[in-house]
Amino acid sequence: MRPISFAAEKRAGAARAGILRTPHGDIRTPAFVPVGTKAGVKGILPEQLAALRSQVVLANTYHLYLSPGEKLIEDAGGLGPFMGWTGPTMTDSGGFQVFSLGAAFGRTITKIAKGDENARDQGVAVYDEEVQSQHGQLAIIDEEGVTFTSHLDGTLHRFTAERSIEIQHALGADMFFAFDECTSPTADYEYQKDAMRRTHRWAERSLKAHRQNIEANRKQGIFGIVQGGRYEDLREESAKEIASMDFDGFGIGGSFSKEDMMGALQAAVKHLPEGKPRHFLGIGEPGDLLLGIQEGMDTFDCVAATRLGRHGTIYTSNGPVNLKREEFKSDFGPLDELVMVPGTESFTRAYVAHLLRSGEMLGQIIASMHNLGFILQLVDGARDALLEDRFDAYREDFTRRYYA
RNA sequence: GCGGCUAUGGUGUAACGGUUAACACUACAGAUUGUGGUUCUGUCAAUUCGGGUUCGAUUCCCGGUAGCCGCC
Repeated sequence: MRPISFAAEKRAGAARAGILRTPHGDIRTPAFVPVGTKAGVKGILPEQLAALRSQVVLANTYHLYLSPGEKLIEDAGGLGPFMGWTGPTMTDSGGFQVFSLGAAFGRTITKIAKGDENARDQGVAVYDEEVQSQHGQLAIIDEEGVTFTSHLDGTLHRFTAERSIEIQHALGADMFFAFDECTSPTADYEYQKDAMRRTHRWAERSLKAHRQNIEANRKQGIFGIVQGGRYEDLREESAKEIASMDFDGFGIGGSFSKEDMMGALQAAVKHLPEGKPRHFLGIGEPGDLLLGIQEGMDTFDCVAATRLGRHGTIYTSNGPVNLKREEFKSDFGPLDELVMVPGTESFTRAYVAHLLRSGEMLGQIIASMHNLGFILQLVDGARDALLEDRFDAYREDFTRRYYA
């Protein structure tokens, strides 16, 4: 009996609502997964996460390996006990940092490329040592893994698939990811293909390393990651290849420009098995979440809600709003007119704007909580809508108002 | 009252007899999608006033005004 299982309760086209069972509880999907990179969601207590109706939390292998070290978290009884979260947990493999510390380091590249930017097809061969020294990148990739310098103290470290899995076993999350490479959206077709096939080889090795550990197999499920950038043929090849391996679930990773996201997603999802959970890595923004759900994704993690909140932008039913703008100094209205988030519903925009302008951490906390609650309610609402056969209308209503 | 010192964006500082007066903060905007903790990008914004020297003065000189310090 595997520790992770998934059962769909309702389908609508590619979309589905279901139950993802884990050793620390069931997750009603679709579900949004708040990100607590270093074993803590920035500014939010575990009890508040629960009050916001978070069902599961994701932390990061790279960060926890560097500090405080996976051994210490293992000694604490694992990620959940360490951080005081009793529900299900996930860890990312550290593969994303290959991108964020490598190709994207010191540049303006983000996971999602803007459609109108000329960033496409520049074909930068980003991972050789010459470029590394040129741009001060912190990561270099080879067939076996990634060598990187710590952003904390400059010391040299190395991740391989086996090492990533070993660390994730020590962290002990219910679900974790195979080691992968998240390519830059500016990388060309040939590089994307090479990187994708390397990720497939890492997937196989990650899976093998996991299945060899009987103890871990009783408690943890491993997810394989589909790559392939924005190219649909690569996404199909990747999905077929990863789906052929004995993973407990699947992740869609990587980067693409905004307008290519749907095509890449559809190409991948059609080759994934119906009976296993699908996680959309690093997505997303409200509209992207609904599109992901529409295309059959079950879970999502994203830092946007908390990062935007810390920087002063809140989600509202009418779109994102930068509370630091002058017009909100004396706006005594609620943070949002339609969405009430438990714990923040009594605060006015003027008050939170004041806190943010004053540099009070409470402003960042309230904005982060609001955004997290907003996203969680959005995804919960999508689940209810799926169960009640009205998802399309739900998505259209939200999107029309949000992007008006 | 006398003497000395000082005067540069909203604030604190920099600079030089010679392009467009620099920097930080603030203010005003923008960005942010598997987090490199209050980040990143952009914009607005100043030589106290009046004379003089000089090809050219924010800079040198004289005076006004204001502030600070000291003395009586």
